[in-house]
Amino acid sequence: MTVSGLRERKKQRTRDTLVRVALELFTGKGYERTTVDEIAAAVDVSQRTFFRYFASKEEVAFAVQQMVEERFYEALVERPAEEAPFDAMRNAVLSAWDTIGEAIEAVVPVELHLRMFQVIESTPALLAVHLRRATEMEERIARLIAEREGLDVDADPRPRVAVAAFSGVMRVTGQLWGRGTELTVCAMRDLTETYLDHLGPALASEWRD
Amino acid sequence: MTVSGLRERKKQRTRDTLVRVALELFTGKGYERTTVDEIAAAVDVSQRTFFRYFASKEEVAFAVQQMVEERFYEALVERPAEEAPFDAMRNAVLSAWDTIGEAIEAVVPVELHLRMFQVIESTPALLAVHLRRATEMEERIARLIAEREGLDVDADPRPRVAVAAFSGVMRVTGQLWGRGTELTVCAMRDLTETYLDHLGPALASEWRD
DNA sequence: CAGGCTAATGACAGCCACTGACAATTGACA
DNA sequence: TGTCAATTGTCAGTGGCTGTCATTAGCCTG
Repeated sequence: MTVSGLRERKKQRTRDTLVRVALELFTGKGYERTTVDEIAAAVDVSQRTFFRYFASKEEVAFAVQQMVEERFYEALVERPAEEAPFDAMRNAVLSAWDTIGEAIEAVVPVELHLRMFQVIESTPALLAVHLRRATEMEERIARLIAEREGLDVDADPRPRVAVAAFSGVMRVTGQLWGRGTELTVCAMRDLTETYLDHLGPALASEWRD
Repeated sequence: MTVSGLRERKKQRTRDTLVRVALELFTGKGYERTTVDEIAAAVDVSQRTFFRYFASKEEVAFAVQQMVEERFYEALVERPAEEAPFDAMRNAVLSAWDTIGEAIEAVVPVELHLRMFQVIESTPALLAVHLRRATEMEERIARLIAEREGLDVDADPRPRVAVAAFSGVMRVTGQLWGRGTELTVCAMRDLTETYLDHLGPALASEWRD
């Protein structure tokens, strides 16, 4: 995991500091009103160095998010083969939510990450990037699902369609959570569960109970 | 529709020319390799004037797309009330596809718009904006669906969930179409139809036939 | 049709994200 | 310790975008 060598450790420390400071500034005074120069100055590195760690100002905003997504993917890989595709995805998110906390805390306070999520949802430029990243993850998941079921992603529409529907719901819950007032991991988890359970009924031809 | 007055007509003409020239440059040499200065110079206006017509370089890329989306929304408004929500959306896209051609041609050649769509799908910065715009439209649609069914969007999850699933599928078809070789409105229409029909089966718990 | 009003434009200066190039520094390792 | 390579800082430059102000050009009234 951790590589020995002063050089590597120093680099990791600089990176982590950049992420933490950036998130503090973004959540504190807003993404757009924070300049890269400010972040670099606060960490005491040159602006050029910032761009050697992160390809763009946006990228640093998603550093923690990245970890969380990887966690979900791994959870999905580990779902038993007998679970139906949609159930596997559903269970993977829910179980990932339960163990994500510590992983985040290793880099930044969980509360900071949650507030950053809100900033992402409410900042047009970041929201756009967030959605694009989500589609990249979708493609990975679709391939994984297809593999699980022994199908060809490009021949059978079902893997991509199932994933698209699933992550569409995930996106809606993310939005609603961001707008709401219960900014806890727990609230997020419950909202996710509720909305996923409504997907079947929502596609039914008759909505009247 | 059209406002008399030399001033208004001149403005409309400048705007249309900016859109057409921009799309030609974007599709010809790529979005990133085209500068705003180039577009402005080609239309013989100052860069400052370009930014008085479009808030950003991205915005001009979506000018035609905007029209198409509005067309779909109107088609949805006109669906009969007895159609189930999901069917209404499905029929609205399909019927919109049939009449969109002429509307586009009024501004730019349809072929140019189709190639621009491909550029959007394959340019990360544009894809991100495209997805964000899509979610804004989703919100509008969810409200419309809720109204149709006499529901409260914020109380009942089904409108947003149904729309999310629907537009997730639409997004996938858009991607696949862009990657494919059949760059015609017709191919797009058929692909859309096929994939929408697979949504039900994709959510089923058993994929084996 | 003269002259005043206002919308539209151009010219200019400046901010910020980002990049290439080169020199200076600093771990790593023989 | 000295050499090598990775990391960093500096600087100059590009491109997207904005504020400001003077100029131009359609419009409208008398």
